[in-house]
Amino acid sequence: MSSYLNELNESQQQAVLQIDGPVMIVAGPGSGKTRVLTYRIANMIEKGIDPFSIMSLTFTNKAAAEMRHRIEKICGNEARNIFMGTFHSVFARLLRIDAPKLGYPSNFTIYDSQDSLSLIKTIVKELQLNDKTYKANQVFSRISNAKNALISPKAYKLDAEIMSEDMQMQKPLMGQLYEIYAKRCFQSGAMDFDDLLYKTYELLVKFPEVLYHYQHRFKYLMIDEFQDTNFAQYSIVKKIADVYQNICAVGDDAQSIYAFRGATIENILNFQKDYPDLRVFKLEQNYRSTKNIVKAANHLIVNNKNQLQKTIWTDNGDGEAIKLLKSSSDNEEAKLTADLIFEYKMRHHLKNNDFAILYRTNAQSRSYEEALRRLNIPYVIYGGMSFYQRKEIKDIIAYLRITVNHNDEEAWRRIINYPVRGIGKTTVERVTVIANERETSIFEVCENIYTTDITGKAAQNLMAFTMMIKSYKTMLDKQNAFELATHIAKSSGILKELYEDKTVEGVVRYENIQELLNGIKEFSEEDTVEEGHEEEFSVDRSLGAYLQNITLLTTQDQKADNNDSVKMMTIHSAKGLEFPAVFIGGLEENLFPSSMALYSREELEEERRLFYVAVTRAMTYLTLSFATSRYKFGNLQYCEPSRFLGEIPKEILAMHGEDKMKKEEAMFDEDFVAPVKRRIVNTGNFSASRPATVDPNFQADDPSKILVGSEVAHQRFGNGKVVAIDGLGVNKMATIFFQGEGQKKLMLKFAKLKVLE
DNA sequence: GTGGGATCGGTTTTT
DNA sequence: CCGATCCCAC
Repeated sequence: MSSYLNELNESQQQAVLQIDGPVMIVAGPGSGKTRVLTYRIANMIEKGIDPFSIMSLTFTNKAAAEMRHRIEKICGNEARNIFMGTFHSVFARLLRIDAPKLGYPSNFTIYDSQDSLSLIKTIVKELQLNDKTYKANQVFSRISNAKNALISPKAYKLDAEIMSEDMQMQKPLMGQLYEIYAKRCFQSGAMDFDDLLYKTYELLVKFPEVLYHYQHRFKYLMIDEFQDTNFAQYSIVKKIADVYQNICAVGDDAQSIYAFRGATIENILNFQKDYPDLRVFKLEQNYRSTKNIVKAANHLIVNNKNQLQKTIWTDNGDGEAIKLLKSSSDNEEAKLTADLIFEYKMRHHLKNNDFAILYRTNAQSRSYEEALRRLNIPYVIYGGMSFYQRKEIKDIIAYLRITVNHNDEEAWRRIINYPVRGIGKTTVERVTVIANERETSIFEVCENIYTTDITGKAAQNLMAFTMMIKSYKTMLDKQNAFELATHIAKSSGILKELYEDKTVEGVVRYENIQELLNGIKEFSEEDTVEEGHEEEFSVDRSLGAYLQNITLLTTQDQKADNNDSVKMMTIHSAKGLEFPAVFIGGLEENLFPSSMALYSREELEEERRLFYVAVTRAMTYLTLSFATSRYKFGNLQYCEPSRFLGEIPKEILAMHGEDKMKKEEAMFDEDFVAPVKRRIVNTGNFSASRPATVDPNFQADDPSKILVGSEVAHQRFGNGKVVAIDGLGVNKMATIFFQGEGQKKLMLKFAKLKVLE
């Protein structure tokens, strides 16, 4: 018996030792799940199971790498042969081998959501449909849902229920759009995120020999975060596990937070039905958090009707009370949070690394950034706009993509006239029409431009572009990806353009491109030799592999910096992580729980699970905060505290900064009265077409003296006095602060302003 | 076809 | 507030 078993409690041990047959491990937050998974695999290998036959699906690629590393320490480098990664990256690897069977090139492009949305917009436009009835986002999510439910375009159009739904929504052509979208992706040699699942399933169904191969190769399957798998994902693993039935699902229904992308708790119920002799292990002891934190979490989650029976408990001490931070605005919230971090660092000897700030929406990071910067506290933001989504990066990537896969339509569109090469909208439209008629890719049409009625300058330019891409391809075969990328950056003129741009943003963009090039270099130079008998999936250092890799990075895979810094991220991104001190911000009704999630009990319960996840990230110190008003889309709005706060028992809550709150009134003014530099001169109805005119030379000593001159404005806003005008500039949107009478202070964005010359 | 200004619209979470 | 898109003058 291996020594590491001593480190485990009884139920953990049982879960580790149960190797064969269907297993479900219900693992509460902080219950040592990763440890169990790691030891379980290590134990399997020690018992003589070939690592080569184990497939382990994790939630992030980083988690996979870490787990592999830990197993390696126990079992040696055999562990390299375990097939590990996220659903998407694992299936992308399978598809790279067998995509040709489905008519895709093996170096298929992976469309990210931006690509998908842009393609949908193009299609809607081509069909001359109203883009308000067929909003790209909605169409996309409808298609995405269909794919996640493994419904083909054909089946979609034949499904009476779906069709009647679409009719009811006044969107009868949804099926058409799905069909065309799928076709266009196919012609482009591209798969979107959902295709990676959908097409894998298709592959296994259509090619029994492929299914047979994987069924016998992967005799052992493990799925982490099972509560967040969707129907397609579950269907695939079920198929692969069908022969040996050695399938182990690990998850926690209380932490299911991805229903919006098709994850369903049904999977857990189905799992029990599909495998009647299932062994279930419950890990209920929490090793992570203080009693108070566990108590708070339990009090929250009991409000959900929809859940499996289990009780999370801990042997840890009570710990401190949970702090409740009330502020008057999001900026103040951030400021108090930063102050508190500073204080904690002093008093409890914590490092920046020990802190996490969690929030519901990415937009909330802004105020925290400012506040932390002011106190010189280093921070890292995970998620949000990622490096690879920046314009300059996407541009270069588009060149690389089209070099690898000429048919990539979205890449083509992106760069066909960037930098400007005299190919305008009309030409693009004409080529697209021809490609659609011929049911082929745009690139192919351009290659044979002489067979079309496009002539003259336009044809020449298209041809030149096509030849250029082809020359890149030849180059790629002779040189490596880094050299090609560098060549592209230079020869396309993008690098030069940015180099000459000496504005701050220009310099940043230039640096970003350098960083991208370095990244490519690193990737292509990593050792390509891997030990073991894994020829089939030998490590691929090609440009195609690189491109697929970067689109499948999860937010947690984001390059970790070695610096000691506070981590900021959405709660979704915080899954699986833990921190000594956690701050959860923006606990306001309509923000958290989100106003978008109040239509059904199910949605509200998912929000509550999200809060549950957030709370259980904390080990020792937990601070919850809300603001009584918040900037939303430029407006300052009054906010009610989140209903979730009321679900936490009062006796473990401590108000923070009582005395500070007494000054709230004063702080509010201080915070919001911006220096008034300009005076509104004209009167009348200020609107976009009739901007208010301001005197640029005006210097006010008493801001409250400035009145809105117009009667219309008075009617609209009451007899309020303007206390501040912020953000003035020629033709710039301005924000005007009113001080109402007997009302809450209110800020309104209301007019354009023009500076008097 | 290009570039800039004006206008509009979207704002949850992610692979 | 920010980005996409529309519209217009060159």
